Amino acid sequence: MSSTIPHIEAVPLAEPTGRTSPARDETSLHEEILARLRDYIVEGHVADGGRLSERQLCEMLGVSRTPLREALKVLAAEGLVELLPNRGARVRPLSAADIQELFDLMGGLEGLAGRLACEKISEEGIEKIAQYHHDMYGFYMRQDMQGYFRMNQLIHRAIVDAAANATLHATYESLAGRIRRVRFSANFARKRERWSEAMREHELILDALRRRAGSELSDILFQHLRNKGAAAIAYFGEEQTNAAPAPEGKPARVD
Amino acid sequence: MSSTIPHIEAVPLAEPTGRTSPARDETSLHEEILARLRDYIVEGHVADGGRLSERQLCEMLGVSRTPLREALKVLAAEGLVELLPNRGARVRPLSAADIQELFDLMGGLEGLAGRLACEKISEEGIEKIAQYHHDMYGFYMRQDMQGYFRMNQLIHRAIVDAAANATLHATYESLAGRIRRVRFSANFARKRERWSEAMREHELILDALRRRAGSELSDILFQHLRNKGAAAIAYFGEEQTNAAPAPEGKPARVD
DNA sequence: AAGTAAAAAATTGCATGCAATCATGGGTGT
DNA sequence: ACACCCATGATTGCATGCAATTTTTTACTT
Repeated sequence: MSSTIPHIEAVPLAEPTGRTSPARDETSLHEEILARLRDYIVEGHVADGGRLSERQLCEMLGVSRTPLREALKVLAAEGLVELLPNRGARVRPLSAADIQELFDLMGGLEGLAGRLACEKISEEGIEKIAQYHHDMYGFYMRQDMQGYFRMNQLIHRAIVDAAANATLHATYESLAGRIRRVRFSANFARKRERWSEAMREHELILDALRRRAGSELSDILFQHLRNKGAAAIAYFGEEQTNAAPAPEGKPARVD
Repeated sequence: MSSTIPHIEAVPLAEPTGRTSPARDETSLHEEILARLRDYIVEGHVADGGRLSERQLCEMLGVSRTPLREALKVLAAEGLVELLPNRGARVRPLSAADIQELFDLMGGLEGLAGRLACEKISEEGIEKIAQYHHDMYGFYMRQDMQGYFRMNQLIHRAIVDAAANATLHATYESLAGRIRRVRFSANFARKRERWSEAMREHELILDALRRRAGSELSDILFQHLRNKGAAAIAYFGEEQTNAAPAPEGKPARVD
């Protein structure tokens, strides 16, 4: 039962003795632990509500308990981890309601990003997104979900980047990580109609962006995320009931 | 020069020996340290960029360095504190650009809150906000800024609460704390016209809420926050240049 | 006297230690 | 057999210790 942490190799972050290596240290040890732990959790290597033993994680990362615990507190504050008093850390389980909240919030943030992007983006920026959109449409026509998802993500990130607001960006990324932990196999295989609907929404997004209609784009993006969330929740419900013991496949994400 | 931490008394959080007090402990020590440190910083007791010495804070809170450092890392992740490698913690300074970003983001979140509130708020909830609004108008007529600000805050919080989204609420509060640290004396004393403009905006807010016009309310709230931010930045600029050495008065907040 | 170099003091970063708490298993009683 | 209780081991929470810095002080040179 101690095999809950398979996927990450045990390369120590710090030299066996002394402090952080003097030469090759780009980022602080704290940042490094934080990043690796966050990845470890976001990648979904631990089940929902799964225990995060300090000793195990220490061995995995090759550090002592003090910096590890600091990282856990940060992740708990971020909402990825749950800290039970005297009973250790667990991966914070996400209920359907939590997921709905997260999608709504992401919708608000993307809506804001779209609004700001309309004010700030350059014509070249718009053309780049138009190019992504065009490529995405190609994947859609060829029914290539992998490619579609990749371009889709590029578009959404480009909009958030174009908002040119670092605080928004950081908040967005944090929430995205929390959601990403739940892999929705709700790809479009079974929901062909949602796929075409999403594609139509993206037409509206590009159109509003081209017209720099911020308020309108904000509405569209919010609704787009909400629909995405609804599809995710629908699948999530199915998955919960079907309850495949270890859904370890490589499921795509919703939209 | 060691008198940078005046305003908080040195009541230890933990008993001199052993762990947390067994009887009266409601929240964990970590939460307690976090809350007190956050307050300490948000209340503005330390200057922008001011040093946060571990030893001083330990004495102030009556805990050892380990839990204190955990709290500092969390606050750093929240953006309230800046951690310089080997050089300790400082209060993260806010540039005018940072403030603008924060207000834009708050605008996005309040806009989202308004949109969600339109879907979820009860008629009684609307009437309560209408009551606040009415009271606020009274204070406005009597030129009572204190009272006006109080009601104003109640309204904004009520909208966020009505959105009934805990994740949104937490994100909002965190950002609000970061902004609150900067006390804008930009009360309406010198900007009478902004005051009346803000009052008009609030009329629109209440009206849109009553009609449950979510998208419209979202726009209005975003613009309201943006105007608020512009006023704050305008004052912030003045203050920066005037540079009163220790603006220790009890300035009100903008809008 | 101003600037620089070296030494001393203070501070940070992490590992370890110890008490308190939680988890587990075996035994007893009904 | 089932429930309850206590002993044992594992784990968490915090304090402390020590090496690697940084900062301050002191001494010295030009």
